Amino acid sequence: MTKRRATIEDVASLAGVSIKTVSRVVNREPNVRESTQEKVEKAIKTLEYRPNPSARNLASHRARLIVLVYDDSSVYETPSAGYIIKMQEGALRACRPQGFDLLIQPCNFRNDDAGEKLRDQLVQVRPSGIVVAAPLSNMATIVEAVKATNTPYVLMSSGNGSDDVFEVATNDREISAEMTTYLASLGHKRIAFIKGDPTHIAVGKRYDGYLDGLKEAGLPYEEELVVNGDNSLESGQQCAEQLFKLENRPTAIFAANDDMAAGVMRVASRMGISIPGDLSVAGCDDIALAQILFPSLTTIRQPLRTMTETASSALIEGSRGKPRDTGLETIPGAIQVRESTGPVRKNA
Amino acid sequence: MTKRRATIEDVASLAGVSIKTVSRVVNREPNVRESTQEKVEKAIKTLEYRPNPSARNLASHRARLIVLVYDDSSVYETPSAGYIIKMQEGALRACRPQGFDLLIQPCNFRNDDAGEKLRDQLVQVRPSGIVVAAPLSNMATIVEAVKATNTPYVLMSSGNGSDDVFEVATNDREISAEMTTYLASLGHKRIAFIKGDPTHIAVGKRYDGYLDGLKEAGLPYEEELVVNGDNSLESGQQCAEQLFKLENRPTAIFAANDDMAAGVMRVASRMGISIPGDLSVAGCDDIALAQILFPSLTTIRQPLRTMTETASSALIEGSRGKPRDTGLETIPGAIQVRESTGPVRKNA
DNA sequence: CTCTTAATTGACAGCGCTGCCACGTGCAAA
DNA sequence: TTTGCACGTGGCAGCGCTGTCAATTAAGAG
Repeated sequence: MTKRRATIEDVASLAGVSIKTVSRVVNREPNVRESTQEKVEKAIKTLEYRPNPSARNLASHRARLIVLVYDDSSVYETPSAGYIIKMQEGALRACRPQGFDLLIQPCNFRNDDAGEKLRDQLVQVRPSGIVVAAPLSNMATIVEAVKATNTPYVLMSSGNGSDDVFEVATNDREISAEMTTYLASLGHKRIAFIKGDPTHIAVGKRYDGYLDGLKEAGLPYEEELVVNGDNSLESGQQCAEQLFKLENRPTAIFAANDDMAAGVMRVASRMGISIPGDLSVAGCDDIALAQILFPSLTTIRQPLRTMTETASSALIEGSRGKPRDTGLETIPGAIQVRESTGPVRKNA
Repeated sequence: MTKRRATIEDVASLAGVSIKTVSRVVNREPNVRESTQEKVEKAIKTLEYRPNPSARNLASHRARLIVLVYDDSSVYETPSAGYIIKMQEGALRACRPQGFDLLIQPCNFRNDDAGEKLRDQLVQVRPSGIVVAAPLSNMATIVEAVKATNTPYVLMSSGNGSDDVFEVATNDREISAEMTTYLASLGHKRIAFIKGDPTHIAVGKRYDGYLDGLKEAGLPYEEELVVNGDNSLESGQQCAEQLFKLENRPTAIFAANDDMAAGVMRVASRMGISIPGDLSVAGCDDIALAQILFPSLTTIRQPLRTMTETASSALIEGSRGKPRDTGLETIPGAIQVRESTGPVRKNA
């Protein structure tokens, strides 16, 4: 039971080679004769050898570790948990096969000392790469803190696309335009838009997409159809109430995120407005909730997993010495049509 | 910028002591003169020294690492993300201040080789403790795999409460009884119950609590009012349809989890059954969705954060040499009354 | 068959820390 | 005075691996 874990030396002596050769095999280094490699691999299998990560890290001066930093909105009990889980999954998908570990680092940017704290945490951990999720990736203090650790990092959807940083984003603007034209194609002429928190850059781009879409569909921009939310469900409700007060109500509402769309649906349900009969509602993000709401929500699926996976992979490859990418990599989202949108009702 | 990280030796020479003494201070070992300690601490601060975790782990033969194993239901896009996030938070809360890292380990028990894979992962990581979340903690293959790593572990809500394992659970049965009597106190005489997946032991206990509650409230058990779900939203819908077909419909439905309760609400909404006017609905778990549904869902809040925090703390203390707890620690849940439950309607 | 070059392997010094043990000191008990 | 002992401190091996570089061998070249 308590048999000592096999070390590289055990493997070496069983295989009749030096520990260095075992190390080579384990690390897939070149210049190992095939027959030798097989011998070593057999020994590894026999002894159930697993390299000791601490020893590896110590000797090689790099931790096989990626940190995923995301907004700790837990305090607010928002449904953003789905986001986080998806991002974690993507990151794990990149890390696991490469023998990297993933450390999760929630960070509450609302605290004044968030940057400092974060830096401290990161410095202590000494990861080989840091992935910063939106919306933290839009915040100067956070990005500064990450930068200050002097560790390679990737920003998700910061929207800057600078030359010294690698960045992974999705096509918020384009896909939002597409959603708008989709609504227009259902016959909607009065399509309202609920803006989100403008500090969240990706969310901001969705508004641009909405405008693009209107133009493309040949619909006029109407000021009264655009209202300001703050990404929360509550703000979605307020915005909905505001829109429903209009003399000439919109027949479709496109919210910059699903939470706000859910808020719209709550109010509609309370007011007896039928969806999608009287009103089409579309969101953005495709959180788990979107499928559960009744009716289920038409929304935009963000490629969150792929984004963090790409980000993490880039960092891992970078830590292997491969020159790091910079600039922007865009991973397209997709529209998920569900029950909450439908053709405009032909009424009197 | 690229200045070398300070090592224990830098600190030692700056403080004018041996590295061993620095080590003592860092590890809060006894028998260090106060003046010495201060000198060392000052040096640490000056140099911004942080012990290298790899070196520590290597030398001390233990990783400052806790692994949290949970069900990877991601594939199914269920709203259980909130669960997982909460559990992660609790675990982090215990790990962080102690200088421990948290590794997350989703595990898909539906795969045949889940146990094997899990074991492999765990062996590779060599954590100092493993927290197994429900429902994985109820599954023999999973628990076996964890046990096989020969690492201290804590089960969450396995419901066994054996003497050689520490276990953290909540009072599912008692609180479910309370929910039942609460519904009865609203005047409900026909309270239906939707059972969950029986392999999830905690969920099973809720049924017992329902029975207890009926008895306590002096209500008869009626077979037709108890239906079998499988924890999924869809099954909640099916169960609801079944219940609504009854000649004498229940006036309240208590589902063994929130997903199924949400399913009930979907069907009710579709069939024009008003909640809580015609029907009270209660769930269990208090997932984020519970607050977002319209009407918001009365449910039972599980102390998930506290549970994982307790579990992780126990493991950390154990790794410090403190004799490990065994047996069961129960952390009570609480009823969250929201909009989906109300007094029974006095109708014709 | 010898020489050159490349492929393959091994020896060994650390990486930064902790565990173990030894040492020196001061003080109470013998 | 000697002994014992607790305290405070330092010395140093060694955790299991990788990096560097030297040694050995194989493969071509002439």
